Amino acid sequence: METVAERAGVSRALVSLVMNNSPKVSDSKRTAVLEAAAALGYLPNLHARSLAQQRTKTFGIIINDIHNPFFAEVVSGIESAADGHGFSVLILNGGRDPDRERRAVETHLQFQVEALILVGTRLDDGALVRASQVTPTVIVASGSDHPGVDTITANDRIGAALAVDHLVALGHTDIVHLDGGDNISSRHRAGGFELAMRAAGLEPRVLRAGDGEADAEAAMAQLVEDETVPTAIFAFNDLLAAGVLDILKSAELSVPNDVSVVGYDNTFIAELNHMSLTAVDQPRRMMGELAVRTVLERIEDNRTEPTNLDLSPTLAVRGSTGPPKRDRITR
Amino acid sequence: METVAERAGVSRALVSLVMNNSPKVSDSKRTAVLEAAAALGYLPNLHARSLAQQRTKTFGIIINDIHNPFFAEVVSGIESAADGHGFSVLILNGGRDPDRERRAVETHLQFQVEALILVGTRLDDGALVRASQVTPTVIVASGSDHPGVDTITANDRIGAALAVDHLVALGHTDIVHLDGGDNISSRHRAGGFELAMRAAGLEPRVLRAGDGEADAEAAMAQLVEDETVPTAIFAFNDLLAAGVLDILKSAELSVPNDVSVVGYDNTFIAELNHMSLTAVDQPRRMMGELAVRTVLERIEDNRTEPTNLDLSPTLAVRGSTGPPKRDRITR
DNA sequence: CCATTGCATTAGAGCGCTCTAATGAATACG
DNA sequence: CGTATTCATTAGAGCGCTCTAATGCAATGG
Repeated sequence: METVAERAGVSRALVSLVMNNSPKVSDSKRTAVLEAAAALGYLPNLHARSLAQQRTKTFGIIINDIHNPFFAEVVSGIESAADGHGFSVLILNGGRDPDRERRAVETHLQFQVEALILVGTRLDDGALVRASQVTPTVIVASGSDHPGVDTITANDRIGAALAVDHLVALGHTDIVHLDGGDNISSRHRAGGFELAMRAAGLEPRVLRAGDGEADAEAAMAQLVEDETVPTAIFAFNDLLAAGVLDILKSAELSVPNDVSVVGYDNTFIAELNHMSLTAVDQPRRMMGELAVRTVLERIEDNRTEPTNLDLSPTLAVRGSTGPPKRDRITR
Repeated sequence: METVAERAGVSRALVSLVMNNSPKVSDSKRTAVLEAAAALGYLPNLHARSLAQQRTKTFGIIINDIHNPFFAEVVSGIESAADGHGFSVLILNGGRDPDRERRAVETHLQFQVEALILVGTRLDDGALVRASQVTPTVIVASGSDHPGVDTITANDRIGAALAVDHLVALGHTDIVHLDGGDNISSRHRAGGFELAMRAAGLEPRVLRAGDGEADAEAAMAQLVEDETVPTAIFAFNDLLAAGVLDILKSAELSVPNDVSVVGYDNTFIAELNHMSLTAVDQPRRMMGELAVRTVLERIEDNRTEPTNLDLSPTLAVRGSTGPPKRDRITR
């Protein structure tokens, strides 16, 4: 900076003003400084700036699993919203590991980020509350059972109801839900499934499965063996649904003729023509954008009461669902 | 820090030593400082540290597309290797946009990262060379035609040959390659395909396609209409292969009985049972790890000559390939 | 018992920037 | 013509930390 100032024949302070494009710099000096900077390849040191300015204009994102395309889209939403408000975004990968996430929180805090956006976090409530006391913190897309911390979610119960209602409207009465094992979302979706089924006057059947393709196997094997394959299956997520599709194929049951299948998340997998999976869709980008808005309210409008935004999912109807076969309708 | 020092009854300098766990601190003072720090919730300010220390122990990653699972795994490799050497990793998303990538480079430089790792970059050579003059820079997984810049690649020609050899060994003689449109990898894979075919005494057929599922349609439509569907298809990547599978299905051609299909990248999609796609696999994690090693050589062993590591891909054989039908073997 | 060594500890400068308050020049006004 | 007003410019302190060199103190040895 010193060097740039000398070369442009001005003071350090003036260089600073130019770099922050302050309006109160004469055009002549401005171009002189800009030229000198370009000639010297000068780039301001962000650490020094942050230190002097006592702010970073930066959000810290922790993404639970960088491999998960669902999270990727949330991050896109965050990035564009942050960008629109002049904030940068630092991404740290949680790697599905609460411990690593804890370290990531610490790193972000050391970086003096102005807010923490936790996407699909697995952090325990204690850690979450602690973080939220240090800096504005918002949790995106991982349950809503964190008291006092801002959250952005898409309602799993409504999502499940969407799936059920779609199937019921098609004429299905025998619907099985394969759940996602032991996590908040899974409990909510299963709960929503049961509620919606009962509301339609139907008996819910829920089978324990998991969140991976392979988890479909055990649950499905049972159905096939017992010859209690329903006319429709609602899976915890797209991956599980992919497993279901596969097993139905090997059992020589056609989709959607013999069995309809609904997934959840509407990822990329659901979209593959080969799958053409009807799936519940969460407004991922929107969730990211709202996360930014939520923390901005804390930073700029200094809101203090916690906010819990719960959005409504939608249903993407594709080829994996259709009316049940006549001869399989029991009542 | 001041406050911590006071509370622990020591000097600021001593607190600094403790925070960097220097060995020359007495146990008594160390615990005193640690306790004070914990009680006050003190976290060192990374900006101040970086400024004073004149180093950041941080690598800047730019990932071309955060949605691409291929890149995600490379990043995992980078992260774990960096971690093993005491380096942190800052991720910026290029968003498939060269302009945004350019800004990301600048941001990283302003953050004084000690090296730049560009994963699947779309930056032009000029920008790359400029970056590499400012800080150690390595390009991972995007062609190898960048002169003077360190690169880590997996050889596309070998990959293509792997696919061809596998199909030839199964007895195929009529093999079509659907290329990936206009990019470096595509050219290399197509080139490798032609070479390997000729080496096997076969006539290569290459059709222009693209890198998305939808791109398969046009190319495949032509084959189906002309009734020149080969006994095997080698697609530029898994996504394109997914499109091929889909179209074969609607043309009522069975895989692998009527047609064998080979993909590239061995992503997640290939692994889906429903797809069960034979695919060329690039050593993604390894590529990430080698990227770290490459920049470390520049930082710590101050290497100056450029390095170009070209790894060998492997083939993951699955259900989408098999021997050709007897009656379709022409010679 | 004093000089010497070794080690834990500290004072204070400096990292690159921004910001406040002061300076100086130029314009406007009575 | 002198004073007030405005505006571009600058000096210099300070952001929170680390690092060098200096200090003080205890232990060692002749």
